[in-house]
Amino acid sequence: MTNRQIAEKLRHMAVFYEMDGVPFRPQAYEKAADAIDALGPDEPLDRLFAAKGRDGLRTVPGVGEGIAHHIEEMIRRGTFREYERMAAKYPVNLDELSGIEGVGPKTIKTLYQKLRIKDLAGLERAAAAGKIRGLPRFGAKTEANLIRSIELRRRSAGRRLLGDILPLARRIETELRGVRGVRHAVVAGSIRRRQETIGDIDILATAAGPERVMEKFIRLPEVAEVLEHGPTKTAVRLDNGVQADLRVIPEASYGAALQYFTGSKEHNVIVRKLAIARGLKLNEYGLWKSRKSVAARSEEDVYRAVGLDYIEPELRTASGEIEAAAAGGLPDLIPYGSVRGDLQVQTDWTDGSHSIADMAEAARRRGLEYLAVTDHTKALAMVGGLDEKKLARQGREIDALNRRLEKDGVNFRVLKGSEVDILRDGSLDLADAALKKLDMVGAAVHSHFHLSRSEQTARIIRAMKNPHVDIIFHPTGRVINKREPCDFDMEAVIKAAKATGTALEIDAAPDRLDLKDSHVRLAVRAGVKLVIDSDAHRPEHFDWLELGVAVARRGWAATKDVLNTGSYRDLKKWLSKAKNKREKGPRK
DNA sequence: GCCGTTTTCGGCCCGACTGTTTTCAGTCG
Repeated sequence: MTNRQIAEKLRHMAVFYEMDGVPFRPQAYEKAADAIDALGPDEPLDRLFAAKGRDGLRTVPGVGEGIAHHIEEMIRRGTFREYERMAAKYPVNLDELSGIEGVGPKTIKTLYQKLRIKDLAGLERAAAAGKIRGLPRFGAKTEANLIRSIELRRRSAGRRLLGDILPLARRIETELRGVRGVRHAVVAGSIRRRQETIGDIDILATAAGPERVMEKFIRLPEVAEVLEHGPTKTAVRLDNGVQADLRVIPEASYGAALQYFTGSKEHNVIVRKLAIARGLKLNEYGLWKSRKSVAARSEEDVYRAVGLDYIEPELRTASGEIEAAAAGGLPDLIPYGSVRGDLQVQTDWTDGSHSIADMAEAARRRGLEYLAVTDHTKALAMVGGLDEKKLARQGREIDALNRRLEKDGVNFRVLKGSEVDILRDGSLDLADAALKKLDMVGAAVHSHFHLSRSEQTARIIRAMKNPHVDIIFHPTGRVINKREPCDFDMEAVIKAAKATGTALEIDAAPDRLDLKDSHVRLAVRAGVKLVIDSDAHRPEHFDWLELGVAVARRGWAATKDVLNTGSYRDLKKWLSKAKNKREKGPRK
């Protein structure tokens, strides 16, 4: 049993206890699950148990006598008695139901006990039949909200987050590359374009012996079911429900096939029309002049042969990239790996899992040169948001850490920051005097997501006019597949960002990606500076920065558009200049 | 159920908001 599976069962257990109103245990199980997830797949608990027994398990923070017993039982037989008892009492699909916004443990319990609702389909039927509104503490409005949440869920059904699928796709890629005779094995489709959500996994391979790579593919441990199995195309369903297709094509067609299978469909339609205009025909095997292939080896060859500069996969959305490529006007996209510091990082001062020093060390190991500690502020009492006094204390800790880093000659700096809450009226939940002492202030909306468009717009703009606010974090507040973005006038906000010298964030958390690509493009066009942040709550989240760079690239951003591609010194310079501008600028 | 520079028991879950109510349960993060 993997750590992930163990953590999942513990999380379910937390929900079960919450359903029954058991105090404190849910958080204890939650905490243990977090700690186990944090171990990652490289330190499997079953190995720890084999080596050191139950006492070994208890070295994991949050795992005590009771949970260690449960883990032991899970390692032996895949489940544990208490879990089985609760699962029998509540035979419901917890993940499906709690995936709906507004549905928590208590609602799941009521739904099951009163209406025998076990899963999403059942919930949908009951809501459509108007049965929900009759339940205690449920009304017509709640029922309507539920239906809306389910619809949102369904619209995104089958589409998974890029951040969840990308590591899996890469793993498969690597496996297939290891097969004898394979020259290329590469993920194409929406993953290669780094679209924010993914329908399936398309893999392209060239190989001397196609049978071997097909065989390897259907024998991957993740494969749950083989849907199609032929000499050039094989399709499987993976254990996570995602479909994966493998196509094997001749080496000579590699470039044309990669271009064809990368898409988007709309982009390819235009490229094919260009080919036709030149008396050529483009398909996955090549670019043809009657029966002669004129370009097929590489994508560059194909694009050049139809009169275009090479177009990066992220740009292939049929939204002006072809015209730009024809005119030699494509942007010089920000390269992967060019973010030098992370400006939104949570620590164990609030809802992060690690200390400031741990996060700094983890960031440094990933090649970053600085980070900003931006714990939540007091309005988010849920996560123990910092008040002015605690923030000052945290500042002293950061000062001490920086002194230590400097003394040790470590090229890494920690900025004193904050993720300060934008209140309903656009004021902030920390006093200016406290903000003034920080190196950097990010402001964010965490409440009142449903204000009217004009109120929401005015609220955000007012926050930007505060001279201490340097960045608006995750500006739209959306959570992909779960929460709609706030309704506000993005163009007006971008205009205000330009006027106030406020940067806008690309929050790279896989389910946020906020700003999204089209907004980034607007901001870039308006000359507004961006920052790319991981929103890390634990060290491995720094890996998300790559997803933020992908969004920036999809939004046509260059290195110069993104502040944290600069050095620590450059960033500090920009911050003080922008603040100066806000302090001197016209106040309203 | 876990934990300990507030230590072996008594804290931990802090508060705003929504939608339902007529005083508050449930969700959010």
